[in-house]
Amino acid sequence: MSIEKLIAYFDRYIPLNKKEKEEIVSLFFENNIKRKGFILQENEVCKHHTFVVSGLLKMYAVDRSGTKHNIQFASEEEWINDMGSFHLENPSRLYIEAIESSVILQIKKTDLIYLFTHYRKFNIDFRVIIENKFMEMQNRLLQNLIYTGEERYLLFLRQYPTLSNRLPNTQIASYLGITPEFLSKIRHSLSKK
Amino acid sequence: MSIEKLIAYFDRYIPLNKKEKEEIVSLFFENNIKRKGFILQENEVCKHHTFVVSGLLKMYAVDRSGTKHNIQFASEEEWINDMGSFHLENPSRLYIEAIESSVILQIKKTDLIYLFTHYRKFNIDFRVIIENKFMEMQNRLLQNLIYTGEERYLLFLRQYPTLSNRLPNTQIASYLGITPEFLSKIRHSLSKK
DNA sequence: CGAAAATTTGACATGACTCAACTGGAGTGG
DNA sequence: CCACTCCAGTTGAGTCATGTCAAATTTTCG
Repeated sequence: MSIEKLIAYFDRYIPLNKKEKEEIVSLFFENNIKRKGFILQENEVCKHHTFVVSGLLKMYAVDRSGTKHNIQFASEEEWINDMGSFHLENPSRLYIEAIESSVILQIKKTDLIYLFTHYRKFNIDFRVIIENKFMEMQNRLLQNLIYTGEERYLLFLRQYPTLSNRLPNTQIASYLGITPEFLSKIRHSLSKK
Repeated sequence: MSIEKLIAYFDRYIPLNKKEKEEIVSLFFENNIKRKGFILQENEVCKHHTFVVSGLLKMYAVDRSGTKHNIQFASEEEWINDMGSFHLENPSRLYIEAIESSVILQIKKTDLIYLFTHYRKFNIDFRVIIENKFMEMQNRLLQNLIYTGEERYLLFLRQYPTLSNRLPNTQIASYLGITPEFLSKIRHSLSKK
C-alpha cells in the first residue's frame, strides 16, 4: 500500500505512534495520475498538498508567448503544491502535470491544518521541509544570477544525476531557463571536449 | 525600547501572554550596526536569526569575478539570516551588511529552538513567515525567467515603492540580476516615454 | 571640503533567443 | 505488430538583450 510509504517517510524523521499513524491513514487519499495528466491547472485553487509515492511531476508557469517555465520537479518521496494558491486560496497561475504516470497521496488544506494544530510534530516537520525547499530555491536563484547556461547545466547534472536521466532535455532546459535549442548547442560543444 | 517593537510584531499575528513576552525579552538581544557594518561574512557560521527594528540590510553573494549579487533586503519588521548556514551550521558563502545604520534584535539558534519546542505558537508563526518568503522567492525566480531587465525593474518599483526610494540604483541592479550600467540605460530609455 | 561611491555614456563583445528546416525514435491506434 | 504520427533533438543564420570596459560627471557622507 502507498500509504505505508508515506508513514515510513514520516517515521524516518519524526517517529510516529499508533494514533498518529491512524490519522495519516485517514487523512491522506491515493490518486493515480497518467502521463500528461494534471493535478493543478491555471485559474484553479490549489486545494491539496501532494506527496509523490512513485513517478515524476513538474510544476510550471506559462508566459505571454506560451512558453512553459519549469519551477519544480517532484519524484519519489517529495512534496509538491502551489504554496501561494494553497494558503491564500486564490486562483493559481501554475500547472502541475505528470511527466511519468504517477501514484500520489494528497491531503486537503483543512486536514493539514488539523494536523498542524493537534500535533506539534507535524508542524515542526513541515517547517523543516519548507526550510529546505527555501534554501534550494535560494541557491537556484543565485545560480541563475551567477552562472551561464552551460555552467548551470553542468551543475544540474551533478546535483540531480538520477533526475537528469529520467528527464527529456526539453524539460531540463525549461528548468534551467534556457531554450531547448540552446541546450542542444551546449551539449554539442561539451561533447567536443 | 526596541524589544517592544518585536513584541508588538508578534502580538499582531499570535497574541502573546505575559510569560511568552518575558521569554522574548530574555532571549532576544539588541545590536546596533553602523552603515557598511556586517552581521555575517563569508566562511562564518550564521549563528543568529535577526529581526530588523530600524534601518536596512542586504544579503549578498560574491562570485568568482568579485561581483556582488543581492539576494535579499531586510528593513523594519523583517527577518534575515542565511538559513542554510544557520540550520546546518556550516560556513556561509554569504554576507549580510547594513546599507543604513540599523537597530536589530537577534536570537541564538539554541534559544530559537527552545521557543519552537516549548511554544507551538512560535513554530506556527515561523512556519508561516518562511512560507511567505518561499513564495516571494519563487515569484522572483519566475520573474527572472520570464521578464526582461526593464520589465523586472518596473515590477520592482511597483512592488517595493518605499524600498526603491531608499536604495541606490546599484543595489537595485544587483538584486534584479543586471549591471548598474544596463540599469542606467533602462532608466534613460524609460525617461524618454 | 574631499574622498569614495554612484551614475551616466559610448563603443564593442557575447550569451542566448528566434525561426525554420531536417532527423530519428518513441508511443499509439488500427 | 506494423505504419504512422508526433515530439524531442539538432543545426544554421541572423538578431537582440545584456555585459564589459573605460572615462567623464555627479552625488553622498564622513
